Amino acid sequence: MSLRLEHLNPEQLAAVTLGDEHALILAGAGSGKTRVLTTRIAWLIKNARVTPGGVLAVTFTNKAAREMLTRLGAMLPVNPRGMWIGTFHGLCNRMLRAHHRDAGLPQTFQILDSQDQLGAVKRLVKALDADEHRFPPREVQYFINARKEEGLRARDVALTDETTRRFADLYAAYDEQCQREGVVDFAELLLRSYELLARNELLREHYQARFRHILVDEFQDTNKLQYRWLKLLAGRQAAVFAVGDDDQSIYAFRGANVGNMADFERDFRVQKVIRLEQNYRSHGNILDAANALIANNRKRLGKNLWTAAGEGEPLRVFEAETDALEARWIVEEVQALVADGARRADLAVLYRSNAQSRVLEHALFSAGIAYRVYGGLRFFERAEVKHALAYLRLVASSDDDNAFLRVFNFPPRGLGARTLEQIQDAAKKNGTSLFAAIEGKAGAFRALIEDLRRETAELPLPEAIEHVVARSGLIEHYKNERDGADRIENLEELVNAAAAFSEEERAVESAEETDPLTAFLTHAALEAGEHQAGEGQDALQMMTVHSAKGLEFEAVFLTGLEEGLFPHEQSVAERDGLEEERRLAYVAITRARKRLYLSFAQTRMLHGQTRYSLPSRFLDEIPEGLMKWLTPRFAAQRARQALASVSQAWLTPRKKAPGFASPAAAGGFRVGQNVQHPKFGFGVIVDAEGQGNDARVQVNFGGQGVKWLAVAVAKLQAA
DNA sequence: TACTTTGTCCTTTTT
DNA sequence: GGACAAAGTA
Repeated sequence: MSLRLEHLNPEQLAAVTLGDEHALILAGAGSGKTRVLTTRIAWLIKNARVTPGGVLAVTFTNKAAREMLTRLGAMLPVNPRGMWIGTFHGLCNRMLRAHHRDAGLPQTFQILDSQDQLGAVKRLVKALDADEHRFPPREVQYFINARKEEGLRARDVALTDETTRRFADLYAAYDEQCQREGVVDFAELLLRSYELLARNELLREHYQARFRHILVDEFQDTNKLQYRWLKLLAGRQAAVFAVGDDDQSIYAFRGANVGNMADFERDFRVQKVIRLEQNYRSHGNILDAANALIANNRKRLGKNLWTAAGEGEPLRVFEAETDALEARWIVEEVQALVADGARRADLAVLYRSNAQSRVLEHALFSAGIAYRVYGGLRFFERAEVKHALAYLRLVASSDDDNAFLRVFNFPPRGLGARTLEQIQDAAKKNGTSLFAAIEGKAGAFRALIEDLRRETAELPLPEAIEHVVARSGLIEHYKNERDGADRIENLEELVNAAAAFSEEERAVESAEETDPLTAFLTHAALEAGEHQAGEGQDALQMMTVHSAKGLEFEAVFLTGLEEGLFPHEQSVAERDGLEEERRLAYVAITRARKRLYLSFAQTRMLHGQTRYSLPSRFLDEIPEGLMKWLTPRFAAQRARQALASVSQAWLTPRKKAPGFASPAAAGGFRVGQNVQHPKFGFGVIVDAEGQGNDARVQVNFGGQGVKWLAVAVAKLQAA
């Protein structure tokens, strides 16, 4: 067992061998962050500065947590299971299970994923007769989660106006509902755990005394509540080792607060700030491009990556006329790379939003290239799996109304809206769960669940699940359905998943005393599972830029580099939105080891409409000398401009038919046309409405934004 | 009651 | 283009 400290660079070594003090490690992309983190833990334990039980390490993804455990297992002779290593949610869950009574929760509390949570909110909004248009469930859900992530309960919300008051009321009612049903959403896991520590001095002191070293991965992605949770847990005794990269903060939209890095330095009086700037992943040109791009951001702690690997190839830039042609080009390029001996799994196609994947998939599928799309529906989120889980949840905890409603009449058993209404009335009147309020016709359903509970009580988990799946009638139901075969296969897979969910895995996520079924349900909620089989297949990797964070590939295609898409139009309006988009682009670029392709299309089908866009401003922010244009620089765009000025002669104003989305003309201009404005410069018309003096056109001016202009007033010229 | 059709809405990113 | 809900039909 060697820690191989001699392979670390001086900064890495300094970080790994730091004493028992707080430290902030600014770890650039590809700088060996995970290695430093795990080696640090191993070093602490080896040098007897701490016992395995005295370490708490927290990550954002299950994958990162698993990787850390695996690496530690290879470095240390001790079983790393005793260590508290996991995601924020996983660790909070563990704590809440262990102290469920103090936390005011039933031992078998169930965890709501976002889908379940939305369902719960919808139910609530309906039950309270709130206006669904004024209080869209999605917004209510967002409101609740945002407040929880700020550490605020409904009673703590500042009632600035009537609408906020109503939202706060809904929040309060939602929490009551959850409490009644014995369920907990993601944000609640954290808030509950935080409140438990804050309120219960004994418990707090216990954990503060226990954890001597707290290590945090992806610190830039922590939200305010997570930061407070860490602070509380650290107390005065623990040394906090925070690793992060402000340039890779891409989750501000869901509450991540980069400011935590500065707060940490101040609050903890951090003496040691270590920068890891040597990059072991990418060639020089790729890094230079990333550095140049990110230099356009103002709010940075400052860092410049360098590599000893040599400059490598230039970045290859491709301009396509349409999204379909962009996809076709990617197919050809991938085929060429594979012909040259590249593994498909070493190639990645990245995009800003999931909607972009369809065209790409279509082209890849037609060409017979094996590919794998990350994101999308995951295993535990599939309808049939959720149904099976709902039965299991009712078996584990019958107060779970969400689960009840999901399978009450599924598969159909003749229980309709009227029966349900009766039960809901009875439940409301007696203040019980729906299950407890079952009456009349639905008695058979209650009997079914109770039978299942009895019959599975003594069975090992996989067999219990197999039994429930069979007896619930799900299999039978899907047999009669047209494409039910896949669903049945997934139900069988669920049994396998339960078998694979072994003793040791269980110990990571839950307190040891939790029963196997609840532990498995928790696992299903906290780790939605990869959605496709074929993990080991040599397939082209496709994913959003967000999901690519932390990964690396030999060659990367960064696609859809268009204004409005990347940077996304909705982000431009957000505070610091553009800087976040740029960080996103930075993350994308730094995924590539040897080769990076950048591509964009002039027109793209999005949401069933053709969109016309300008090349992304991010292309302008990369030094020309690092790039090699595969198409003449902005050639197609120029050709189109020429065409536009020629066609100008015969263009006549045309009334925009309602719902007619293709090029419509207004005041002599038409959608797709290139124009020039004295103040905003060059742009593309993306939409038009009205006629004559009322004609207005929406113009995408790239860096200057997207604007609606009255043709009669604005000094627009065809460009 | 169960299934199909129609209509309306949205549409960034995800632990 | 898709998800979901309301309305319509067997």
